Amino acid sequence: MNDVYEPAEIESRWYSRWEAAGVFRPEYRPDGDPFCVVIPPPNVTGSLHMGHALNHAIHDVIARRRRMQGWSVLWLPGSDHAGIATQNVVEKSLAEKGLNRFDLGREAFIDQVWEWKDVYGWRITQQIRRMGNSCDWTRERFTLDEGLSRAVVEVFVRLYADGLIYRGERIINWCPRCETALAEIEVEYRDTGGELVQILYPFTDGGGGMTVTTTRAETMLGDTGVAVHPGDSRYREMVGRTIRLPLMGRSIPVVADPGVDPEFGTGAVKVTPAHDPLDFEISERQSLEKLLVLDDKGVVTRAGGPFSGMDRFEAREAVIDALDKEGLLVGREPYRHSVGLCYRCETVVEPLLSTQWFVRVDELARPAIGAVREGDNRFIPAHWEKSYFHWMENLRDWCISRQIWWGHRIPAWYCSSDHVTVARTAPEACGTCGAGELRQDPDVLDTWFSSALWPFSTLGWPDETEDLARFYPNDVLITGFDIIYFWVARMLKMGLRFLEDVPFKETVIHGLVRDSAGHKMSKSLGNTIDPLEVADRYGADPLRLALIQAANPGQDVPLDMEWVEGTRRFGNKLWNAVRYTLRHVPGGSVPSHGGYPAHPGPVDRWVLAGLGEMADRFDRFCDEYRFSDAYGLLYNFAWAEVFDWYLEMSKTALVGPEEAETTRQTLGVVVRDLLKFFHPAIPFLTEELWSHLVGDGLLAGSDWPEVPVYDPAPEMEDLKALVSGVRQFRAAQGLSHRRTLPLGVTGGPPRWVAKMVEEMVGVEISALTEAPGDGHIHLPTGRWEGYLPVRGLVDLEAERQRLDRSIARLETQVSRSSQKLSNRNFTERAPAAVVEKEREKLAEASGRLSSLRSRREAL
RNA sequence: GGGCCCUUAGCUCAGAGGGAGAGCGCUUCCUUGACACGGAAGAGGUCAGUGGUUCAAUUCCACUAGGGCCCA
Repeated sequence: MNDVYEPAEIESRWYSRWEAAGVFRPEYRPDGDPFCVVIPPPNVTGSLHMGHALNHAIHDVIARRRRMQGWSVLWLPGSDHAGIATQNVVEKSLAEKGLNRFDLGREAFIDQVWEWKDVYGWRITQQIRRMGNSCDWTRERFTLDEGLSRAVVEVFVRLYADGLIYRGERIINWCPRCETALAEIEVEYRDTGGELVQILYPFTDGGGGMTVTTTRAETMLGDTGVAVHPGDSRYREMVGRTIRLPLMGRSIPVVADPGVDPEFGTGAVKVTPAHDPLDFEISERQSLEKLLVLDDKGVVTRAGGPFSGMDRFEAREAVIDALDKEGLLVGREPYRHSVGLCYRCETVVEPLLSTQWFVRVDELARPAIGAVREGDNRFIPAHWEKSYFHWMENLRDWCISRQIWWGHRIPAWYCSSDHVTVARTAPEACGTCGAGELRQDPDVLDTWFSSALWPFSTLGWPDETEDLARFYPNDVLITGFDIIYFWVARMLKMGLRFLEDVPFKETVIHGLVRDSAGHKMSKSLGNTIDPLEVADRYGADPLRLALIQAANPGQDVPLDMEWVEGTRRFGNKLWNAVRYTLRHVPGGSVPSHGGYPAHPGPVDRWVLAGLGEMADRFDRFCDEYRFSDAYGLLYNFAWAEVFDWYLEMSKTALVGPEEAETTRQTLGVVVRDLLKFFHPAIPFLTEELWSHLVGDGLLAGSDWPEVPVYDPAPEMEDLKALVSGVRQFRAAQGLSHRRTLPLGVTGGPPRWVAKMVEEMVGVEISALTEAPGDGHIHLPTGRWEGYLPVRGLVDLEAERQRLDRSIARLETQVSRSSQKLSNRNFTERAPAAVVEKEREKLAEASGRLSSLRSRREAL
C-alpha cells in the first residue's frame, strides 16, 4: 500500500465493480425487507451542484446502511424533463444560431431537445456515479419516457372524469418572455423600486372626478370601471356616476364593491378586470367588461388605442406622459413594492386573463393534510408540518397548462365547435357532437404534474407491477425545504388519490449548502463550488464526509474547502491506521463479519466496549437522520479513542506474547468495523481498505456490525489519567520525552498497566507502598498515584504554577459545592440522588485539594 | 401584516433543568518504526439582553434586541 491516501486513484476503481456485482439492486438481498427511496429527479439539462451532492450523499448514507443491515434496498434514479427550464436552454442555443423554435417547427424542435437530453442526461448520471451513489441504474427513469407518460395521461383522464381537472378562463400569471402561463407558486416576489402614480378620472358630466392610484399606469388602458367600498362615506354619492376614461375616452361606471380596501390610496380603485385578479373578481360581481390590453409578449394590443404596439414598460411611461399633458396626473412618487418574477427567467410576470387548464386542489389536499396530521407521513424536522398545513389550507387551483412544446401534451381534443374530448389516445370523434377532424390541445402540462407521480410512476403504475407492490409506499423522501410545496405536497396529494396510501412514510428535509460565511451559494454571488471539481481535487469521499458531517435534519450545511481538506486528512489517518493494522494482522485474515474475541484482555475489552457503545449511539442517530451527529461521533471515536489511544497501546501489547493474539484479533475487528460504519459516508476509501484488510467479497455488500457487549476494564480511565499526568508534567517542565523518568506508583498497579505506562510515556516504574515524603511531584490519578522525584528534573517555579492553576480550579469547585450543600432548600427539596452526588463531588474535590495544597507547601 | 426558525469559544456548530463541549483556527514543544495529511500539551466562553417559574435556568416561560426563511 501507498503510504499516503490518494483519493483520485482509489475512486476510479470501485464503481464498476459494485455495479457488476449487482450490489445496488434490491435483488442483491432478495429475502430482505423492501426499502425504497426515489431520487428527487434532477433537471435533465442542468448540471449537478452542491445541493445535489448533499442530497445524494444523504440518500447514499441511508441506502448503503440499510443495504448492509440486510434490507432489499432500491434507490431509484432518474431525471426530470423540466419543461420550461429545458426548453429555455435549447432555445437559447438556437438563438445563438439566429433561430427560434418556430423556425424549426414543433416536431423538429422537440427532436432537438431530445438530443440535448441524451447528452446532458448521460452527463448527469455519470456525475452521480462519480460521487459514488448507489443507485439501481437498471431501473432508471425519465419523466418523459413512455411508461411515465402513460401514467401522466392516466392521471389526467381520471381527474378530468372526476371533475378535478377543468378548463376555464381565469387571471393567471403570464411570463411574456417564456410566453406561457405559470402557476401561482412559480412566481417569485421581490421588493422592487417603482412609482406610485395618482390619476384624476373625471366624471362624464363635468363636475370634478375621482383620484385613483396605481403602480402599473399602462393598465388604465384596460379599465372598465372604478370601484369604492360600499361603506365608504366619502364616495357614497359618486356610486352610479360615470367616468370618462382619460386617453381612451370610454365611459366607465363607478361601482361599490366590498372587495375594495378603503384604506389603500384614496379608497377609489381603477378596475382592470383582464389584468388583475382582484379586479377580475370585482368585475364578475359587478358585471364589468373584461378588456385585454397586453398580448403574449407584453405588448399593448389594438385595444390600447394610440399606445398599441408599445412594450408594456414603454407604454407605462408614455401613458404617464400623456396624462401629465392632459393635466390629469395628480401625483407621482417613488414606491417600493413587491413585483412578481418568473421563477425560470426572472422576467416580470403579467397577470392576465386567459383560458387554461386547472386542477381543483381542495379535494386532493384534504387527505394529504389528514395523512400528515395522522402521522402516516412524518416530517423531519417536525416543525415543517406547520408550514405544510398552512400552505395546504390556503391553496388556490393549480394552473397546469403551459404554452410550450417540451413536455406531456395535454390529452384533450377539440372539434370544430370547440367541444372538449379528453381521452387516453387520440379519439376518432368528438365525445359531444360526434364530429371528426379533431385537433389536440397544443399545450403541455406543468413539469410538476409528472413529478407529482414520481414515487409510483417510476415503479410501473398504472400497471400492477411487482416493484409497485413491493416498494410502494416508499420508505422515505429526502429533499430540501425549497420544494416542499412544488413537489412534496403534490406527491402526497397524487399518491393518496391514486394509490390510496401515502407515497412515503417520512419526509426528511435538509438545508441549503452555504459558503463558510453562511451565504447561500449562488451564481450571482460567485461563490458556487462545483462538486465535480472538488471531487477531482480532493476526492469524492472527503467531500461527502464534509457534507455529511454537517447534515442534520433541517440544518443548512456550510462548506469550505478547508473542511474538505480536513476530511481528506481524516481519510489519510484512516488509511494509515489500516496500514498499521496490516503490519500486525495478515491481510485477508480478518473475517468479514463477527470474529470478536471471546476473552479479551483489559485494553481490548476497553476498546470493544467503547466500540459497542459508540455503535448503539451511532445507529440511534442514523435512525433519526441525524447524520451530522452520527458521523461526528464516529469520527471522534475513531480518531480520539481508537487511533490516539488504542493503536498506541496495542503497540505495547503486541510485543508481549501472552496478549498478542487477542490484541491482533481485536485490532482487526475494530478497524474492520470502523470501515463498515464509515462506508455509507466514504464508500470508495473504505472499500479499498477492506480489500486489503478483509479481502473477502465487497464491503458494500457486507453485513452491518453487531458488536457484542463487553464490560469496559475499569482500570483504563486511571491508566489514561496516569499517562496524561506524566505528559502534562513533561510539557510543563519542557522535558524531552527521550529522557526516561523514574516514576513511583502507589496502589500496586498490575504489570500490564505498568508496562503500558512505561512504554507510552518513557518512564521507569517502581512500586511504592506509601506516598513518599518531600522532594516529589504528585500526579493524582485515582487508584494509582504517581510520584516523580524533584531533584535534578524540575523547574520548581513551573511546577508551582501548574499546581496553583489546579488548586484555583478545585477551590471554586469546592466552594460552589459546599455553598449548595449548606442551602437547606437544596438538601431538602432536590432529589436525594442529586444531593448525594453533590456530596461525593465535594468530598472528592476537597480531598484532592488538601493533597495538592500540601504538595504546594512542600515545594 | 401573518407564520416558522436562529443567537453557546476567533469561525462552523453540538448540548442538556443539577459538573460548559466538538471540529477547524491559534500558542508551545516533538520528525519515536501507521500517519508531520502526524503526535503531545495549552490558551480561549458573564451560553444575545431583561424579567419570571424553580431549591437550582445556558436549558422551561414571557418580553426586548439582532439575524434568517416562508406566506400575503
